[in-house]
Amino acid sequence: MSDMRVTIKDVARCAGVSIATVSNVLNGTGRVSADTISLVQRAIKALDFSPSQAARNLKAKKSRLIAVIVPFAGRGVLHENPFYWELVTAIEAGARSYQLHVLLVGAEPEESFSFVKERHLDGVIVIGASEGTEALARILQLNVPTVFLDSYLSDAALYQVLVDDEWGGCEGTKHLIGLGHRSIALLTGELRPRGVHEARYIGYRKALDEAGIGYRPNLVIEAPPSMEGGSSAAARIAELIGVTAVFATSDVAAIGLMSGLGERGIAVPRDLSVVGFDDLHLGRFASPPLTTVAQDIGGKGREAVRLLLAQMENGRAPSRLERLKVEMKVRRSARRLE
Amino acid sequence: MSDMRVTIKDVARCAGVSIATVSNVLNGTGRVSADTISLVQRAIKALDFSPSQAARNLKAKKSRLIAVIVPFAGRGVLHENPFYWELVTAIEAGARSYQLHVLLVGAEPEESFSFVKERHLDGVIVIGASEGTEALARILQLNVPTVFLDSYLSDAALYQVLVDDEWGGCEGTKHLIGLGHRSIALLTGELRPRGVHEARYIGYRKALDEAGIGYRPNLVIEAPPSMEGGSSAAARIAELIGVTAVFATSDVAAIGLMSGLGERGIAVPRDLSVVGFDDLHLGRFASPPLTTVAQDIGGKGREAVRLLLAQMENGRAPSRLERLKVEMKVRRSARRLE
DNA sequence: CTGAAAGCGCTTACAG
DNA sequence: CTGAAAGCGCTTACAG
Repeated sequence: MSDMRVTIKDVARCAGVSIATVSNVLNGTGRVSADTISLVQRAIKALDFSPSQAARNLKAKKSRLIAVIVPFAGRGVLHENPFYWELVTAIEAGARSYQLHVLLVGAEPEESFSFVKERHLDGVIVIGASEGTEALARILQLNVPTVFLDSYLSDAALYQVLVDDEWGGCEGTKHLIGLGHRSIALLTGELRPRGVHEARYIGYRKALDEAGIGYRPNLVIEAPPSMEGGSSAAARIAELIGVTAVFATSDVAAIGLMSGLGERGIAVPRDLSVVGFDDLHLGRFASPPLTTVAQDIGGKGREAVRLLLAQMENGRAPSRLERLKVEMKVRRSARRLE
Repeated sequence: MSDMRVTIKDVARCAGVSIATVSNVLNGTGRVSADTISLVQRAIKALDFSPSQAARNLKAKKSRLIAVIVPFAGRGVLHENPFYWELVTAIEAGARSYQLHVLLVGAEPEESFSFVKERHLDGVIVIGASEGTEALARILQLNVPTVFLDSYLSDAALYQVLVDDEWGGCEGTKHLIGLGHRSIALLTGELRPRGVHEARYIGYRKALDEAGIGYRPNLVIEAPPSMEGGSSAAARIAELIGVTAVFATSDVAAIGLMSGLGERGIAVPRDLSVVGFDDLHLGRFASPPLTTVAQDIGGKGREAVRLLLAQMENGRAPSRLERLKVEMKVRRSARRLE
């Protein structure tokens, strides 16, 4: 148990120089002769020295650490939603390419976020914050570079990346209309004001409008955006008479729905067409493969990191609001109505 | 931009005491009069002070930080495998309940792991390390509390948690045999010596043996443990004449396989029975719902945290090797052969 | 080009 | 019960 850490002092002693000099070669600062440099570097190698981040942080008041805060919205919605994993791994990979480490934090409602200050985090990426919540207020008070994902915050000073949810909602619905469907149900997460699902819902209504199809509130089914949610909504959807298609505002719900439908002997797309939203990797392997409004989840994560870095380095970024494009991915869960 | 951090000095000044006293009330150490305590606490509140972890770490040489290191085994295998998300979120939740934060690290092959020392990590949880690799050697050198998940390392001094893969491989196969299948293919990840897939493969052979069914190497199909892997193996599986069932050593492969089979008009379980391994949440929503050998992924994550803590606190744990049970979860992807 | 010294924000003996 | 001081391992002016 070599519990003694090798410190800069040891390196200095070993190389026969001062710790200031070691520090200078470590950071490439100051002027150091080539001979001294190689001397010090040899000592570093020999002792297998690596500088203490804790000490550096204390001086620099930086940590090369960011947090990604994922909503702890009940177990079902988080742990079992592959969407977050695709997003989080993209953020991690992006951060790593900038020598940033990422803290994964599942935020419970009562989280104080004091760790952000305590650990001197360089920034935080927040997924799915809701306007007007306590938690959001606490985050804003932190006064640290922050990027919000899928959050729809009205404050224009905030950095946000989101996708064109309304447009996507419209496209997804239009796709079904284009296939001849006129009676289209919407399977959506809770329609919170200014939430992601609401935006997609608005797109849905818009498409209906443009096509001259009357909006029927009873075709809108709210269910948690999860496989369970979709699955247990199948019963309600099945009861909707005359409906030939369902637009789900998330792939997880769509996949759950197809499963629930399958249980009841309703075949997709034969009996009912289904379109999802998100383009989870998994959708390609559903039966049938899921037609969906695709967003670039990985790109979203990378964009968040880029925006965060812009703030960390310049204090600002050219644009504070990045709205990523979405596009239809036609697979086989929606069919043309004869 | 109140960029000035509030420090213990500010609190001391505000409360009219020394910083040592503030520190003492912060940590509940030493003897402090009740009056002083409330004085200090008021100052802390008033200034919204929270102590710098960086400074504490420097003194304590601890960080209340652990890393979970996920294998960067090519994009496909990591980012798109829901298994890791279920595991990682369980680890995060477990860690959080002990006031530990978790660093998520996607390990590239050339990772030096120097960050573990640099950040004074209290411990690391490593998923899927392989015996004899460079990376493993570097991790072992770190000399920091470590728990290996799904790693099958022969060194008995190492802390590991894994599931009874061999037994599970046997059970899954027996389940199919019990349903009347005699010609059972195995869809497996690369059969590395002492790897998870090999263990499950050994179980498969054992079940065959016990049932007096001859082992046929050509029924063993290797493919990456991913949905793609499973899907593209469908062609090879379809060519296997006389085969009535497939045992896949991972749910992702099983789901991919069912998808690929679907593309070719082969219905599960009518034409072919499929059994998976892992019990991903997602399997419940496959079409048909996946019969599988279930492991408690969340329990595995929590157990890893528990073992890590035992090391951190006592330097040892009662047992170094936790082998979790698995059990058959019968759903509808495997049918009885008439 | 190199080093002595101060300081980052804490904790911890040690006096008093 | 309370405080002065040393020290954790670095970086950063500042002398020389």
